[in-house]
Amino acid sequence: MAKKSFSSKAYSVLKKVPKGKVTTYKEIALALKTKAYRAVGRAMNKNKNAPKIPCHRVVKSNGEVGGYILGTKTKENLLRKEGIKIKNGKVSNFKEVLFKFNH
DNA sequence: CCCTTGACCAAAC
DNA sequence: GGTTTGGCCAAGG
Repeated sequence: MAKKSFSSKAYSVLKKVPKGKVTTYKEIALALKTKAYRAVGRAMNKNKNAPKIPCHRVVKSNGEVGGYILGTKTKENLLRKEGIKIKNGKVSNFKEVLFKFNH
């Protein structure tokens, strides 16, 4: 499958994140060898591939849940079901569930 | 091609 | 520790 655009690459990397783990927009950008933190999030919002891509496993670098096309509330709910603790809109065990790629 | 916007980030105040 | 500022990259108008 040939990659088409930046967004497609971002999705591919995101799909590598195992269940019960989360990653950050920054980690994805770094995995793509770029610093387009913003472009990663923008791709999600524009393409709204929520049912196709586990974009609910992507949080901000400071541990906040961030945003979600279907609503942050939905995002938190999904994360909790995967064993991730959410507290006051932030991931409690952020570092413990944070998945890093092979940079 | 120029300008704006965005589910961001890190440093500075 | 919350807010402001500048920077970063990509896509749309």
